[in-house]
Amino acid sequence: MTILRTPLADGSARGIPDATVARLPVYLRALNALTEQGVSTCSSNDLAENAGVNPAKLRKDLSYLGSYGTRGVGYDVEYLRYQIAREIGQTQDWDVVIVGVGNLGSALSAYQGFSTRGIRVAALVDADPKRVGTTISGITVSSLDDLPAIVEERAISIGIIATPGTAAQEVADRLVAAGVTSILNFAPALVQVPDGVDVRKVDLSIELQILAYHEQRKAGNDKVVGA
Amino acid sequence: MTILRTPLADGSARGIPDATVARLPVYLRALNALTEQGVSTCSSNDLAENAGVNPAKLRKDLSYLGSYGTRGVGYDVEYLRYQIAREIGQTQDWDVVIVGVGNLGSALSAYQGFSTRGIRVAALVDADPKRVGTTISGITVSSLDDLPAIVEERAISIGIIATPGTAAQEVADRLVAAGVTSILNFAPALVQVPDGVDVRKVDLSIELQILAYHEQRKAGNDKVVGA
DNA sequence: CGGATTTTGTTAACGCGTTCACAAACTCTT
DNA sequence: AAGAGTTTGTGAACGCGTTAACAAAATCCG
Ligand SMILES: NC(=O)c1ccc[n+]([C@@H]2O[C@H](COP(=O)([O-])OP(=O)(O)OC[C@H]3O[C@@H](n4cnc5c(N)ncnc54)[C@H](O)[C@@H]3O)[C@@H](O)[C@H]2O)c1
Ligand SMILES: NC(=O)c1ccc[n+]([C@@H]2O[C@H](COP(=O)([O-])OP(=O)(O)OC[C@H]3O[C@@H](n4cnc5c(N)ncnc54)[C@H](O)[C@@H]3O)[C@@H](O)[C@H]2O)c1
Repeated sequence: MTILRTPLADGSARGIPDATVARLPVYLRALNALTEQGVSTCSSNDLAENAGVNPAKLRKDLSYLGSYGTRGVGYDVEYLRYQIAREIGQTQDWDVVIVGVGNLGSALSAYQGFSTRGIRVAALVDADPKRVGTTISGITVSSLDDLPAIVEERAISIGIIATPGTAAQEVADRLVAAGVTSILNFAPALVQVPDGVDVRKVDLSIELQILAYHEQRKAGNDKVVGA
Repeated sequence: MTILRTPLADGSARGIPDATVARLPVYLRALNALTEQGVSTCSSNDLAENAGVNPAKLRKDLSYLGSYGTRGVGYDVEYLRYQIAREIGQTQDWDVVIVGVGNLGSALSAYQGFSTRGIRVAALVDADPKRVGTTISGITVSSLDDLPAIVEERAISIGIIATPGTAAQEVADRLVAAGVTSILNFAPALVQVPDGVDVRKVDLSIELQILAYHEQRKAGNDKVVGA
């Protein structure tokens, strides 16, 4: 009974696959683009093309959320947009703290694109006394010691590490101690965190190294497969 | 005959799985760390721990490259480091061009960490006349019109898009026309490229949105599905 | 030398994600 | 109202990546 819209009968955790979660923001952006074009209804083909994915994959992904389309018709753009936004928590804004406001941290602080995705840079923290107290993109840089107070006061659950790799583990420890339970790590270092804390790592060097690998393979195409 | 070290008997393309390619740079860094610690030999367990992966996965990955370990002993750190570096093309430096030197492009230009990974930022390009001619991190910013000459002269095969999303497709077209065959795209936009050109996309907003999704799930554990 | 020990390289099972293909459900037309 | 046309939602097949398990190969030691 009371099976409102939970795929799982027991009503508890209905896990959406990681791969799907990673694509939902892409669909959201595609839906926004359609709205701007004045489109109010779309088929899975339309949306899939805008999002750059296979239509079957799109429908499969959406099926994890529920059944928000109409057979023979398609999806109501605005309705679907809202449902996805609700599912991934974009009906509210998420405050994040950036630790380390060097080159990368400053660029992230200045980025306007986060706000339309439900992300708000709420605080900046740095260990360098010369940076503490300065203002970057309208936010005053705080000391690392103030981290617990900041996290508590603004109810921050997401932290970004943009310090050198050598400081990454210490910063992660302090973030966790302060109450942060999700971390985006830009430093080229492995960080250990307790259970219940999520860590995602972005390594821009590796992205380029992967491209370089493929370039090397392309360059080696002078190989003739003949006998 | 002459089966020197190619797993495939016919000696032609031996494809290393994408997932493995993406981890090879991680192993490389772990090996460098071990070298700095004065370690000259290590087991798959040691290395796997340093790299943050399952030992079985590590051995499986390395097996795609060849058989560079010694049973009962382990791997020679320096030898394995060289073999991986050669495999992913890190015995040479790869010149890259960054298009769009705003906040993010400037941060990337200033990053010292690329050089130790075989990546060299060789040129900066921007469409804004006010930026062209200025010097960022020791490199003079060129005009978009000079892209073909730059790519040709420096034999650049990798380009980075750090422009607004609206310009991404046009920049990609120009990069490809200039001869670039690998693109790292930071703009939140889909870019279409011809066959033979690789594109990787880094979307920092999505990384944060994924974390926000999991945060919401953690927070939403008080959900009662009752009637 | 031979057996115990260590550790690799590889095979096989498993799980997750992608894709196909189609019945179910809706609209439109006559 | 019935049949033709659309499009969704999903079951099933497939492929890729991960993990466990083990035989093969090396060292160590008595
Ligand atoms: N800049 C890039 O484009 C780029 C690219 C790839 C990776 N990264 C990585 O991102 C991280 C930041 O890069 P960056 O170029 O901005 O470096 P940066 O040196 O410009 O800035 C680092 C900042 O961290 C601060 N810091 C140092 N230790 C700290 C600590 N314990 N607590 C708080 N703050 C501390 C420093 O004061 C400084 O402001 C590095 O790990 C780098 O490897 C950067
Ligand atoms: N800054 C960040 O932290 C951040 C985070 C996530 C994503 N991004 C994305 O990265 C890209 C760059 O971000 P940013 O903050 O550096 O933007 P920015 O506005 O600071 O810089 C953009 C630069 O691109 C140049 N440009 C514009 N059109 C161009 C064209 N056709 N050819 C060449 N250059 C052109 C501009 O002159 C400017 O210098 C954007 O797509 C943004 O969405 C940035």
